[in-house]
Amino acid sequence: MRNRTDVKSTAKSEETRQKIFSAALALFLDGGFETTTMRDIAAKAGVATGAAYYYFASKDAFVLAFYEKSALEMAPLLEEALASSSDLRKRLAAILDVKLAYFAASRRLLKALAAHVDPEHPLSPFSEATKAIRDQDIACFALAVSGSKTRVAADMDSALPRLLWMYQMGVILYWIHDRSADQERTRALIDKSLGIIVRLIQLSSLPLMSPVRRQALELYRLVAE
Amino acid sequence: MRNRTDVKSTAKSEETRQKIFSAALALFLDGGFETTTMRDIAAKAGVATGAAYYYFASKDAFVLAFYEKSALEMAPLLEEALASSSDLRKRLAAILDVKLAYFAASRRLLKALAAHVDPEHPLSPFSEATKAIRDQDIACFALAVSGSKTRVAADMDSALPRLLWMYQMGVILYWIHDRSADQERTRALIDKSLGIIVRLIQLSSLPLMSPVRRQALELYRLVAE
DNA sequence: TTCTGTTCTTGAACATGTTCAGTTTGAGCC
DNA sequence: GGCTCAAACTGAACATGTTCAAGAACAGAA
Repeated sequence: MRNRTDVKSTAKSEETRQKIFSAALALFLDGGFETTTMRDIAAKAGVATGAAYYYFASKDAFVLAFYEKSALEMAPLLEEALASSSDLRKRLAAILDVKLAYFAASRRLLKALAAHVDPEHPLSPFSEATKAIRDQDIACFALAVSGSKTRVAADMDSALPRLLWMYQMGVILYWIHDRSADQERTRALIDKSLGIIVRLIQLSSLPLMSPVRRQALELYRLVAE
Repeated sequence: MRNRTDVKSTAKSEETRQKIFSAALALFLDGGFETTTMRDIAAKAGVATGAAYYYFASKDAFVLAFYEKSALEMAPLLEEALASSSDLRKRLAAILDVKLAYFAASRRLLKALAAHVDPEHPLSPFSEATKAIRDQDIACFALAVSGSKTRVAADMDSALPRLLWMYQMGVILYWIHDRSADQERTRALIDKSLGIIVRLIQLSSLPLMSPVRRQALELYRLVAE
């Protein structure tokens, strides 16, 4: 565990770390994650191979650091996006807009993150390592719901944000592999799916639907542990 | 492309191939995919490292071969399972039973297969390399539906089998990572989810539901390409 | 300034997937 | 038997993620 992310380091040290991180990102974005070598990164940063490992525990750690930086930088943008409307559909669309716009330049790198489903793998969106970001992200969806004028049944409160987060993951996954020009298919997917989802949420909150809802929630709880 | 799977080879050659394949499987099942070395495999099979590559294009190819063998061996079991009842729920449960029973001994190895979502990765269940198996598997679900007494709307015919296949993939993924004793949670998941799914299928075929169905199908077609 | 301990940095070494130029084997033919 | 050629096999070499023992740089104490 030699990752120095947590260490209060000198300005000089921080500078070196940045130099290595930037070199890594530049190479990843240019040539992809797989084809970029740790030796390449070190060379581009002007340090020895070992130096990269002094600051980043592994090659994967670069992607994790990128993910963390992204979450940090997107937080204010998301807050802003949620200020625009109280319509649930628009609020959800705004979140997705921010994410896709932010990641537009780094779709290739994101592939390295979204390639794993195994919760044991650090780079999985379901892993322990990404839990903090995930929780923060889920909180954002909770805000999207609670700040909207759409009323949601009380028993859905805890489940809905996580379900929406999973929906978002699906959209992003689709987007990453979307080969259509300008990712217009993803745009269409969002358009269609958001309508269905918002309608479902509204329907599910009718008193009439209470037994159905309970069943669905039981299933959800089983899966969500 | 040196994989010899397709070559009509001599008995001696086939024997060597088997020896290597068995060694690989034994080591994978015993120590896991990641920790097993190509050198280990070759050593256990009593050949040089290069020989393994003469018969299998890569380490991943072993898993692919295992997957193919599984599909082949399960085909008659699945056919048998589908002969037992005309109740859709029971038919689907029977398919899942066969799969989980068959894979019970090799859950660890299956992880290597189910770890990837990237359709570009050969080991992904969505890849080109696994297309044949996938199609065969989807056909099995088509049979499960068509041979049941449950009537399905005509416009769902092409989509439903693939949707059920995806459902199955979800169940298997859950099962692989299920840490509960004897995987009883997966059992509960199947129990609950099958009920919901069959009900959904029945509901969706009511004439009343036709507009909802059309919407859902539009979304499906967009995603399924 | 000199000493001391910590932080940084280096580059060689290691493990492992993969490649490949070569050697051995064996079947078919004379 | 001796020859030929393709199939089967070998093991050294390579690329790359990672480790680590050793040294350099530096901050603070004396």
